[in-house]
Amino acid sequence: MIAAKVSEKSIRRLSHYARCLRLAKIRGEFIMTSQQLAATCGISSAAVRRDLSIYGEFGKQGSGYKVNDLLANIENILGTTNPPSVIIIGAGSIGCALMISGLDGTGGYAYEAVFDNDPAKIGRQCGEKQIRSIEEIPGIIKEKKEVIAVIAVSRGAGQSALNTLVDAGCKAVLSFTLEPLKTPEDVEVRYVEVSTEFDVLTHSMRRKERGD
Amino acid sequence: MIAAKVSEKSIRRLSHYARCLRLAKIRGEFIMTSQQLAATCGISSAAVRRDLSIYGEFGKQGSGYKVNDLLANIENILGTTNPPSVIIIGAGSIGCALMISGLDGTGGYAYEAVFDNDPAKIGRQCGEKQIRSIEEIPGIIKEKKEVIAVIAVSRGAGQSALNTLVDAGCKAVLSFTLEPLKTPEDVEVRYVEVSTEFDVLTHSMRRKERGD
DNA sequence: GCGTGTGAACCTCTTCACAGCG
DNA sequence: CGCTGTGAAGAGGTTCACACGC
Repeated sequence: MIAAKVSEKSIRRLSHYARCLRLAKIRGEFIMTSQQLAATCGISSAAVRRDLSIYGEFGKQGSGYKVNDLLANIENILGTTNPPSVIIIGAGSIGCALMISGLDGTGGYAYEAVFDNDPAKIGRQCGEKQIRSIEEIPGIIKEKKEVIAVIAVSRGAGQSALNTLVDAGCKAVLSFTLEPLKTPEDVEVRYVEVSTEFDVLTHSMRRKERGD
Repeated sequence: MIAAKVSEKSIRRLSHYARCLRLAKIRGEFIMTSQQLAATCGISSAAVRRDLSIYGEFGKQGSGYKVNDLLANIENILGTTNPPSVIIIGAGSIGCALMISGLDGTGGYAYEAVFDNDPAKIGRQCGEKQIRSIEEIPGIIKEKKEVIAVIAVSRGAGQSALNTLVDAGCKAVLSFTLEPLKTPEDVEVRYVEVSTEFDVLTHSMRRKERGD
């Protein structure tokens, strides 16, 4: 495999392909074409082939892609063959909801632990795990080595949660906070911003109303 | 205001600007420069000016942008001066977590109602509202006219939830499901895909490890 | 014939750099 | 002088269309 130019959009699409392929595997399909993959993901077949050809030649002309092989290759590209552990910071409504809904069938991820700074919450059950003190965060990060942390703390506490994680050596964070977080170069932070999604939806809805 | 070419990325940034401006307003600031706005949002000042200049000339050379005016203009562009109502379909862990955490300070949105198809749940409290039957969805959409629906149902139930919404005239949907939903042209659907975010994070973490 | 992989054209977004106004 | 607004250049991503292999 040759490392090549990456685009986040392409990576995101690979994630979608992987999801489709897992479903196809469950359905017992052995072969998929770029056409089928494209239809399921709602894009063009050329885009699918382009995305895949960046990393190698995984298909066979005239037939398509072997489901198992392609899935293995994509997981290798993404690095999700051995997915990192996921921990949640903040046992509020969002944090607990994530713990409860779990991550089955989404590529091998699992929520390893959930932390909170409220002493009253520590020890309480949250999904299948007990809530632990934030003081235990450095320990678990050192133990698991590679960890994705989800920040689901209440407003204003995001930056301090991030600092704790960064100091403990965490390199990947998904934040549900709305504050933009100050982050070192070598730590990747992504955001889930529901209210921005609402803004985008509102904009496009209003736009369509008055005829594009 | 002149309607112009839109790019989703630009709209998303406008949403961030609006968020920064609301905070600045609360802090009592009257003027902001593209420089300051850019620093807060983590992008370049040229990008900020470009985004704004697509829709008009909101600033004053030599000084910057009036916080109040710019915010009003951006909200006008986004259409969030009078934000649509938001309803939630699915009173599971995610749906309830959203209801409980609310949407204060995010631009005037509010969760209007939450629906579930489980008779045992109907009438139960969920945040500040009682869970209602999905049969009431068409009624509320007709009543509110413009509605953003959040789909937070359990796996496999996404498409049927979407169909109900579309039939009732809903034009904007934010889905937490992983299934790609079949949607008519005139209905905008966006997705929150936590597991795809994990894939993107894993990829970039692994990439950085072996030195870009 | 069918479907992949890819050069080339196309298009869109970003960045630069500066004219022009307050 | 400082900061906006924008033409022009550059970079990046997408689509087209076809050669090639099965």
